[in-house]
Amino acid sequence: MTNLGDLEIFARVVSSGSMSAAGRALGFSPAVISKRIKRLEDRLGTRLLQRTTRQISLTEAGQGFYDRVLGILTGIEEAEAYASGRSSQAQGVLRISAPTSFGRMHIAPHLTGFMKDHLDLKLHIVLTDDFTDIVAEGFDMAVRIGELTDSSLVARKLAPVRRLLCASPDYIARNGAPNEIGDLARHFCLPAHNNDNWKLEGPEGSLVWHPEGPLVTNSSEIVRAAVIAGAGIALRSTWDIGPELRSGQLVQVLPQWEGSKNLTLSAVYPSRQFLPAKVRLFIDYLAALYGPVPYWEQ
Amino acid sequence: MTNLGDLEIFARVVSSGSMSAAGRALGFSPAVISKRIKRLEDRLGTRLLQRTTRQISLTEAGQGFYDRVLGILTGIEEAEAYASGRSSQAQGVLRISAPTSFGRMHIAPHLTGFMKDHLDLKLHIVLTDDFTDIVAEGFDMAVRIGELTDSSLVARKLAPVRRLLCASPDYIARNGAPNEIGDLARHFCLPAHNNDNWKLEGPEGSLVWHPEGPLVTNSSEIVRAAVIAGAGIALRSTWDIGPELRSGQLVQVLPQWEGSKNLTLSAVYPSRQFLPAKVRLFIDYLAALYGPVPYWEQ
DNA sequence: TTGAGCTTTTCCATTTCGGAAACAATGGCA
DNA sequence: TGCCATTGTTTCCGAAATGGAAAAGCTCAA
Repeated sequence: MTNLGDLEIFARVVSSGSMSAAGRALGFSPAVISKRIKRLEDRLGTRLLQRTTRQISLTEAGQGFYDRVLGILTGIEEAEAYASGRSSQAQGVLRISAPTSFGRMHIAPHLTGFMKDHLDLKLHIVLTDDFTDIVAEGFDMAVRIGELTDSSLVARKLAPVRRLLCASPDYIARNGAPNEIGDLARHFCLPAHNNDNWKLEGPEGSLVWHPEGPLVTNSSEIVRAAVIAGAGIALRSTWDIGPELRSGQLVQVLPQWEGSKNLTLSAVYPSRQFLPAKVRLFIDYLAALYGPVPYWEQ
Repeated sequence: MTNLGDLEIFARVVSSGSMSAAGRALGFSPAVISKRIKRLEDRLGTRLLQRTTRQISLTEAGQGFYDRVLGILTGIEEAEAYASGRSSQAQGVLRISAPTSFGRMHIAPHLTGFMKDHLDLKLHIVLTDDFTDIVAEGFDMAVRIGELTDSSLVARKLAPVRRLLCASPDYIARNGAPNEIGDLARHFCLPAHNNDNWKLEGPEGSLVWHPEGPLVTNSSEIVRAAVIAGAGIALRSTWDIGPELRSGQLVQVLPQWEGSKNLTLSAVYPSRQFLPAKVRLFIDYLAALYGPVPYWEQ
């Protein structure tokens, strides 16, 4: 019969990329790790890890097995938390992946509020703009901005995402404001990294504009700084430049045009029959925080 | 760290209702079962089973834990089957719950066709008209006829369900055929057990008729036999009386009226990230068998 | 009241498990 | 190119766990 420890060890070996490292993390000698991986492979009749003495890689069977094992382990964690009566109470470690800018501006400031209600919970937050495979990377959930797709994940909408064209008053004073969409051709535009093309919706329907400008970067933080500094016109989300619009550091241009509306801010997590309390609570917290009309829209 | 054997033992104790029985089933002495249940409870800090020396019942925590453990165990089974390369091949035991009549008429005859393609698979089929909790009862899937509801289960539609009013020619000869819906009041009607009221849809909209007749039973098999024997008018599904309609043993009455159409034949299974191959294959088999227009409708 | 059948405890034999050490293999670095 | 630190594997041994038999305590039904 399968030993659960073998699965934990296997998962740790994969996530740490080495048997020795897994052994150190779990408090076992390398010998034990090696033996139990071998035993697991023998029982399954398959090689899970392709190993040289210096590095380890997953076989195809190993990859699929690993994805499943992660689900099983968190399932067990959740079942034990439930039975231990800590079901409605968050406990353990909550691993979250979130976009860098949004995470810094609209998650980080609210974390303390969540943590003080859940003292037994540790948060691991990774900010990245890569669309990581949350199940393979071992995340409990991710906050994402994008179109809702993704097969095996459940998405819960947190807020709509509005994107506006904007520039600094300074820039407008120097270059004038565009009156119609074609005027953009005579302006400095600041494309952001993963949407080189601007999908815009206006009174006359939708349109794709290819922005051209002096600055190309993969960092939306740099675009943000550049537009505030008066470098040109950018298409920015309201959550990103809401305060600047209110304070007058930025003004909207071509207000009849907005970014295409099929973007949403959502929380995604692996589909599971029983969602761990920590995940449910955190998503509820975010949803309540942003509400139907997020504070950055008001 | 949790021992997987403890979970298997716990699940078996619950499903068999006794520690001794679980021990016999798993090949352990009663002493071992007792010790490991105790260990599990100690680790969780909760009592899972309320026990007297003669019988065992689940505590609330135990019930929730049991539901989760079942998911975990089948998850492990699936993960191992995947890694063993038997992923696309059905293997193990497939436990199915199905309605009695439908199961006898439209599942049982086709089982051999499925089994000969999957020699490593054993089938456990339980026919019952109770809406059992498939996850708690340890079923992999169920075939159901009804309105699509149910929260945590995934339903896949297999076929629409049409229900017609019918009677034997013999009965019609003796009693005449009803011409309009109100005529039913002067006829013998045969209600079936779980739909005492007939929800009908006709040209003038829908209607609920309360059938009155000399025979009341909870067995749809008896209703079926009765209507064929000429005891009255019944509302039967086409999958039930299709052959009799074709052979002339039964004729449709009030053809402008049919049973309400929001009934479907569907396969339901617990929502899981990785569906076991055996379940997927069997559902595919049934779906292909019945097709968009089931053979009993043709 | 009795007895069958259940759970639990105790003690013992057996198996399994983990670690240290020795060994083999690889890749980085001088 | 050659050295060496690091890594995975194997072997052997002590320690811990597991499973079983027997006995005890209990409950329900006849």
